[in-house]
Amino acid sequence: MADSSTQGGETLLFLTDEQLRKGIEAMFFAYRGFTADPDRILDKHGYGRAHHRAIHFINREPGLTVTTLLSVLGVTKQSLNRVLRTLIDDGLVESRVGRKDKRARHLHLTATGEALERELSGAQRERMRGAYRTAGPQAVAGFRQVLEAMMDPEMRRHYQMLKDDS
Amino acid sequence: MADSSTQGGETLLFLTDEQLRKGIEAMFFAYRGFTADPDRILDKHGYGRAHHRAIHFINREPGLTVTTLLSVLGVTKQSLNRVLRTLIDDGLVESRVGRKDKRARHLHLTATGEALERELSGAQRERMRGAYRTAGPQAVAGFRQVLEAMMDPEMRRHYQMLKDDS
DNA sequence: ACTTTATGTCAGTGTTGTTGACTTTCCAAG
DNA sequence: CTTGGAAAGTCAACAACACTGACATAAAGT
Repeated sequence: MADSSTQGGETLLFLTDEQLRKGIEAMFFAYRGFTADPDRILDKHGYGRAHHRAIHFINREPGLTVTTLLSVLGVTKQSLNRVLRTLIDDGLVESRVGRKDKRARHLHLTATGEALERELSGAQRERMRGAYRTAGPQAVAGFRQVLEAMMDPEMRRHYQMLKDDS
Repeated sequence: MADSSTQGGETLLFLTDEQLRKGIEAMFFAYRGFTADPDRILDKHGYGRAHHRAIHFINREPGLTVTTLLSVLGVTKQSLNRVLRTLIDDGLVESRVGRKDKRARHLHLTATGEALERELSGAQRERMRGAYRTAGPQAVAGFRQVLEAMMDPEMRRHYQMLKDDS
């Protein structure tokens, strides 16, 4: 199972248990770095990671409905509602009743919300940019390929839904 | 800032804000997949992600002290202690008083603890193996490079401390 | 009219993080 | 040898954020 046989001439050394464990720990440690900078900013403002996620996806797709956001975030509506409630009360997010379907609430960032979004994504992009620059374009391509393969199919759908701009 | 200039003949298109955002979301969605399988198993046993992390690192380095584990996990000792307490009480982890320094506790997995460790890491490796296989060895190398560059220096130290076996 | 969908709320619970206060143990300076 | 501080670990209380379950309201859809 953890052998290093070959197949079709291609070595499979990269599939050993040791290599996989190394990848697992890389995910763990890197994710901590990934969230560290936004966490500091959020803390200053009295918000948590859940607020960041909501803000991020509302910014990505302004006007999305609560249900859509729910399926992207993969949490319960009760959990999301708590977060959304504070963001709306604090004037960072606006909830507009749908014109065609009046049940639906379409979410938008206010100017204040957009400001926080920029602060958060700026910090996170800075970290990502450093990592990308260090690793180089080819490594980045591999990085994205492996992560995409790691996703659950439904999450991959949400991921691929983004325009790629490449 | 989001331009696509060139430098030394190498294109920097991969550093655009769009590309960075795509990377950020890849991390978010992939991490969910990464933890999904162990989470299901942990739930069956009545444990959480924190228990998994403790078990993982105790297995990686049997006999490590609480303080060492603390610095690897990056949480407070009080938080770790609660998790460790249940694992010890349930007979998955053994805490041995140090011989030279009697303040220190050295942590080991029991047979039961090792069984759960195998169950958890087996599931997680299976996911990782699938992703690795899909993406290929070159992508895996890039994946690891970018993640390593993304870590905080102290976390990178812990990461690199592992034998690589490549 | 009846059912389903979209949203929101209330109450209760569990995991995991935090701070603060405390005990035990070790070591080193007087 | 004692005393005082540092290190290791524990206990208690609290906060964030996830969960389930029950229920309410309004708007679509059939």
